[in-house]
Amino acid sequence: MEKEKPKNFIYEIIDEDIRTNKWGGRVHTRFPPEPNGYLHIGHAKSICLNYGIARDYNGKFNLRFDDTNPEKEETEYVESIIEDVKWLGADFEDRIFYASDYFEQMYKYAVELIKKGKAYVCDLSAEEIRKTRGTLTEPGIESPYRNRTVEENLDLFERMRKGEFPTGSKTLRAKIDMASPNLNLRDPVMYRILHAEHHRQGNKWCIYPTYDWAHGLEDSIEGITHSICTLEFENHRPLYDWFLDELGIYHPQQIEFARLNLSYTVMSKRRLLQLVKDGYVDGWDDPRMPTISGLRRHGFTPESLWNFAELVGVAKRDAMTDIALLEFAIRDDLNKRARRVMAVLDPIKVVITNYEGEEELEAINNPEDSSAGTRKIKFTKELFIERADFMEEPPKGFKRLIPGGEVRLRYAYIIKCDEVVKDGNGNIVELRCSYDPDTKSGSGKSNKKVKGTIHWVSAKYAFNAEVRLYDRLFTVEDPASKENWLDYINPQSLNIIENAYIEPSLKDSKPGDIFQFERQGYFCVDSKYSTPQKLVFNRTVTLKDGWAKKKGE
RNA sequence: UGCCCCGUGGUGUAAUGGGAACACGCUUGACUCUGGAUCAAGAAUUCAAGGUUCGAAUCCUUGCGGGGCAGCCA
Repeated sequence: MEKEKPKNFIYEIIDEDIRTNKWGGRVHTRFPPEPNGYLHIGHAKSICLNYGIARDYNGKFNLRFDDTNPEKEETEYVESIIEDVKWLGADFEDRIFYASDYFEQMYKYAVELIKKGKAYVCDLSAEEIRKTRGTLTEPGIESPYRNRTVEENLDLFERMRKGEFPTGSKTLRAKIDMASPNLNLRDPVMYRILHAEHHRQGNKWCIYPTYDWAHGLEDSIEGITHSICTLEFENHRPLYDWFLDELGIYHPQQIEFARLNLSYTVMSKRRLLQLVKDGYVDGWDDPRMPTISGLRRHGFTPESLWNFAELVGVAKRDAMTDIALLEFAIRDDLNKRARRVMAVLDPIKVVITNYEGEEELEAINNPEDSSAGTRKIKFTKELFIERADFMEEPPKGFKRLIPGGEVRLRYAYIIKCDEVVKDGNGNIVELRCSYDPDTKSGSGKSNKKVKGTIHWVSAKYAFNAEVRLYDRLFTVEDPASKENWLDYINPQSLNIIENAYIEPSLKDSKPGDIFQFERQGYFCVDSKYSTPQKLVFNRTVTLKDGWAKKKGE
């Protein structure tokens, strides 16, 4: 029952809470996104944390939309978020909630606070509130409306709700302490007037609660035990506690952890939105995006993301996780499940001069999984091999085909390069080779050894497909730290190969199918552009390449 | 500069007053019909100074460094 994995500080807090019976043994977490953008891998970390806790402690997990700002929120985002959370496998059962459904209750709570003399209607403009808030080192100035009577506040607040005042003309503020060293406690705004249509409430409301006021109430109403959020809300916790304590209602515990930062990408919704809106990428689900939908289209699996979240861990210090860890997580997963196939991306024709006819050879589908079985591949006189697998003047250590040299064709024969055919410009157009009939794969007739094995496809049977090679979106580790971050977009982040040659067994592949193109990487059939007539493959991640590394020295 | 949080190999995390460990990455080797996978080995770590203690990554003090906060965003 006990997990062997090391526990992060949040698990330790929960263990302690269970030991002291703080919540009657209950554990109830939630994931509270604002529907103003698509979810990204940082959210995935949070989802895995929150759902993982509920799962590990036999607790519950809610999905709740924190939709308190009608100006930024859209139904499209709600739908994408639900899809992404489900895809990740975080099971919220029937508990999908909306903060906007609690507006009436929140209003009542606000009236209570007014009656207690703990909240007041303020006529200061946004500009005036800012000016009277003070600074980091100086206290603020109390609003001239701070001491209105309870009756007047009640009347004004009701009329705010009725729509008697224009947008921005009044606010409801908590009466706390204008001199607090924590600026969040300097009479924070609880309600603002916004004559805007809400994606779910329509025009029912023209006053909307702010995050600080609403969030604790949402957690309280749902009976959340551990309200887990990111570090930037640490300074808000005293306010979270203040509202709940003044109201004397059920009071969950807020716990903060460090958000995920990934190297060579950006994570803020603002920047992600800009990449989409300004057309730097092909939508929120562009495979180069760190969004969950982008990762899905890119070929990442939920399992790999869960494993990644586990590897990253949970702590309170700001950190930059190396994207190599994500790549490890997906390789590790796909290595076990991806069917191995052969595809030639940048072809060079090979003619086997002493071979006639054709035959079927047996190939293993996945050496890591014998249950994946084998398949037959057709060998013919004319083939394509990868252009990079032949070199006229090879550097030291090159293990592939060279003039006069031998190499094994995967699952087939050992061939020897007899002649290099070039066009008028000196470009290699064809390799004329001879094969050794005694070296057929698995025949055991020859124990000849060669240094290398290369992949190939039959020129007669291979079909054409588009292959999209992706690389990291940015050229620098931390683009968000640059003022002109858009200048660091990697111009090589997408390389489209229009006519790659793919082995025939992939002809009927469906969107989402995953494969390993031997010696090259993991690929999946694109869910957006692929058609039965013209398949499109996305490269999820390359295979580790020791040779490329050696060459790079 | 006020308040809050945080400093452990290159990166991310663990060690909760008692031999600084795990993972990724990196290096080297073995094996290999994928220069993959696998296996083996290796380099590399407690921000600093004082203090408490038989003993400090851990507790205390100070300093230094990083992050957050002055939206009617979340």
